[in-house]
Order: sequence, then C-alpha cells, then structure tokens
Amino acid sequence: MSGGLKNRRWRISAMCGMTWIMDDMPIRKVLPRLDESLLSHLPPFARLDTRQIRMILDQAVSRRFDVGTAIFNEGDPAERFYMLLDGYVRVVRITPTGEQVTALHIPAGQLLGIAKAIGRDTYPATAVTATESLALSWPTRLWDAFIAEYDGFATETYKTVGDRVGEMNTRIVEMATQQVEQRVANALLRLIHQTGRKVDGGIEIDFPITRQDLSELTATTLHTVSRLLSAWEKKGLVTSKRKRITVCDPHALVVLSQS
Amino acid sequence: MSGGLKNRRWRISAMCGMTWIMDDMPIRKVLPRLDESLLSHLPPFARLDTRQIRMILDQAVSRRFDVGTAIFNEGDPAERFYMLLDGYVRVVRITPTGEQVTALHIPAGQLLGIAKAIGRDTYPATAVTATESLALSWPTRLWDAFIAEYDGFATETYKTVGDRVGEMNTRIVEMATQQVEQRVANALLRLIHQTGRKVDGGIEIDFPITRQDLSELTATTLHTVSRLLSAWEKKGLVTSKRKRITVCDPHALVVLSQS
DNA sequence: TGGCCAATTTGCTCTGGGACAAACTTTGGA
DNA sequence: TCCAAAGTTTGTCCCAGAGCAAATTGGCCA
Repeated sequence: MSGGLKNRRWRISAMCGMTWIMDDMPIRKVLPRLDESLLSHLPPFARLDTRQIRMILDQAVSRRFDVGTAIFNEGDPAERFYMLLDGYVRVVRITPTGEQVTALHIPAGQLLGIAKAIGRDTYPATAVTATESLALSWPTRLWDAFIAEYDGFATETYKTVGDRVGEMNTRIVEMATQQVEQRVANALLRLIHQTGRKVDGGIEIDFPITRQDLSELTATTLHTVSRLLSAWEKKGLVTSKRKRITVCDPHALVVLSQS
Repeated sequence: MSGGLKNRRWRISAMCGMTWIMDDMPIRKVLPRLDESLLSHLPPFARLDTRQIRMILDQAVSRRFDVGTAIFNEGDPAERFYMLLDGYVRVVRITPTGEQVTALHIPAGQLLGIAKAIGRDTYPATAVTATESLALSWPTRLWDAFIAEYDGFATETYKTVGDRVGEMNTRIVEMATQQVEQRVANALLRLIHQTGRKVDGGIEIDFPITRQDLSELTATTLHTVSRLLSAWEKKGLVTSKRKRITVCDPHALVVLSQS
C-alpha cells in the first residue's frame, strides 16, 4: 500500500449537496397507521406483544430516504435512533483529507444510529443510503425506556453491537495481513452473504455498488478493483455490469481469499 | 503493503506454552480481605456505596498474572469478566497462519473480557499481559445482576465499549488511508497518551514494548519499525532502549503523523 | 564471567499495487 | 435524440515497504 491513495474520488461536496434533504424536508408520519407486522418479526421486537409494538409504532416516525442520502452525519448529536425497514445503508467515515472509508454495510431489519448503546451522545460515523431506503426512527430520549421495558430489546441490541464489533475486528485483521486480492474477494463474499440475492448465473449483490465503493471497503483504489474484477470475469468467477456485481463461483473466490 | 508480512515472528507456540498457567494454577483469593478503595475510585463503581462495593469484592477473585500470560483466549467461553487493577494488557487476534494483530491496549482501571456487554458468550479476542498484572474477576453469571443493580455500572461499561469501538474505527481508517510512518507515529502518540509516564527527557511508554509489538499494532514489519525509530532517534524525536521507548518531542510526531 | 538468546539494526533486492493519464461506455435528463 | 456526467477499463511508470540475510547488542542465567 504505497502513496496513501491520493486519487480517490472526492465525495464530500456531493454528500453535502445531498444532506439538505435532511433539514428541508418536513418529517412526516405515514398517515395510515403503521402495521404491527412491520416490527413483530424483527429480533429486537420479536418477544413483544401487540400492545407493546403498537405503542412503539405510535412513537415512531417513518421516513423514506433517496439513494445517496445521509441519514445522519458523524459527530452530530445522536438525536434519534433508527430501524431500517427497507434498503441498505453504508456506514462511512471521512478523513480530514476527504477520503472515505466504509466501516460496514447494514441491511434492512437492523437498528442503526444506536450511539446510546455504546455510551455516546454523538454519532460515531456517517450513514449513507446505498439504495432508496425506508426507516423508522425514535428520539434518543426513549432509548432507556426501550431497554428497560421491552424484553429482548437490550439483548438483541447488544448482539447487534457485538456483530459489528466482530466485523470491524475482521476488517482490521484482514487489512493487516491480507493482500488486496484476498481482501476484495473477502469483501465480495461477505456482501453476497449478507445481502446477496440468487439470480440465474450466480448470486448478485442486492444493491448498486461501484468499483469505488468496493475500493473504499477494502482500502484500495477503484483502478485495482476494476482490474481484479476484469480478471475474475475473464476466469468466469463473476459477472458485472455498471454498479452491479454477480458472483458466479463463490467457492473459487473462497479459495482465492485464502491463498 | 506488499507480500502479506511473511516474516513475522511465529508466536503461537510461545503463547500456548504459557497458557498452562491458566489451568494448572489454583485460583485463590488474596486472604486479607480486599480493600474497598481498590474499586471505589474506578468509574464503573464510583457511584456505589461501601456496602455495595463490599458485596462486589466478596464475590471477586483476585489473581496475579505473569508478563506474557493469556488471561483468556479468543473463542473460549466467556466464563468470567475482569477488572484490571494493575498492569497492561494487549488484546490480540491470531490469524490462521499464525500472525498476530493487536487490536488494542488496556491500561489498569478498565474492565476486560466483557463479552456479555456485546451479546457474546465467547471471548472475541485473546488478552495477553504486557506486564505483570493484577486483576479481579467475577463469574459471568453475575453480569446481569451487576448491570441491573449497580448504578452507573451499565453506563460506564457501555462507554468503555464505545471507546474501544472508536479506537478500532480509528485504526481501520488509519490503516486504510495512512502511510506506515504516519501509522507508527500515531500508534506511539496513542500509547504515550494512554499509558505514558513522564520521565526526564520525555514521556516513556509505561510497559515493555518491542519493535515486533509495535509492528503488530500498525500492520507492518519489525524491520520497518526499527528503521523508523532509528531515523527518529537520529532526529531527536525519540530515544529507545531494548523494549523501552521514550518520546522526546511529541509535537514533532504529531506533525509527522499528519503530513 | 562467559555464553546464550532475544531484541535490534542495517544493507540489499524485488514487487504489489498506487499514481497518473486517457479512452471508452453507460445512463439519465433536457 | 443527444449531451454531460458518472462509472469503467487499461496502459505505463515507479516507489514504499516487504522479504531476506547477516551482523550486532544487550540482558539474563548458570
């Protein structure tokens, strides 16, 4: 890794251009009352009865986010916490020089913005939607009540934190010990595992992802990712079009990722 | 970062040779009752009254660990959680190929092995003493009671988790975007900040640390670390003897770490 | 006090993958 | 339908830092 990745695309301006949406758009509740089945099958709420879920939903705000929107920004006071109902979110950190590093991807069904669960009152990273997304949110002041009153909420929350800690740990170890090719292979495998969708010819990553995104996830450059994907495509391991990647031969990727 | 760091010292055998201590040495309580002042000034226990601390201490097991001992190993069932009273602990992960990656350093006064706080029932990493150390420990089954009954314990615990998540995050970003020289400089700065001790001529890292250790903390090789330290020593930024590093000019290191 | 081992230093070589440049392709909006 | 912007591909150059080898130093134990 030489040279500090100077040619990464500068994205801050683009992002700032989008965050106006956060401030200018009126938050509005979806008027037909939210249906209980939205939450009842999700782990943090699975053990609750209808009445409890009703109460939780009545306090929630529902909101749609366009693709590429920041749900919240690193350093902002953590005023709300979210449950992602649909879509995918990238959690990114931005360096002083404007480079982005993707910490993790969050699929629908998970909590995010749970700064309170790790004793923070500001968000530790920025959450950007990777697709159009839908999320419920609650003001952070309700957090303690959720933890105290809702059976299983605390447990599942801390499990989520644990999973993310584990994932971060894995990334540290990978970045410290593996070659770029192995890291990219691992990243792809993790993505199809977490968010893959079966299509004919393989498993496709279920949201649009650019070479750039993948490079931010693996600490390399979009050029190198492009070269790797081209090579793999030639060998029949993957197919890809613009913003779309399908893994045809996961096993071969596993082999690659371990060599 | 080319070549996957093949020449790192192989340490597994050494470590395994040490862990026998865990199993063979009888756990024993220090017989003169533990003094309440041990805990009363530590954040997780600061808000408790004497009676509560007494009760906590009476359930604790006190134990000394030689330098280089594994307090617990990655993957083991998390049977106990610990409060480090004296010494320093390195939290490391070991790859299938035997390379070590240091995730973080824990100084005296902090909890460790708190798998329960992140919803796990096995330890996610190995904790090795960097110095001779002293720790109290409690069986994990007491965890929920601690959280529920002791005011401030939960809060402080989750703050600890949050700090460590933050530190891991920082390392990911550093490894993804910075040169080796900057990473090593940052690591040194963090070490003197967390565990530094003023001596004449600068601030010394308060525990023995080898070039190898530093390389495992910064994802590089001991050779490169050695070269960097030599160069810095020539410029008067640091002095070092075997296993000891003193930073003479922290400010210059900060400058280096940002360039 | 001498011997041994761990830790450190230093020189040399070699290469993975970053930097830079430029062309090409797809897509969405006017 | 066409254009501009975003995304992708590919070629060339080059250097930071890993790999390897060997010498040196310092500390500890017998």
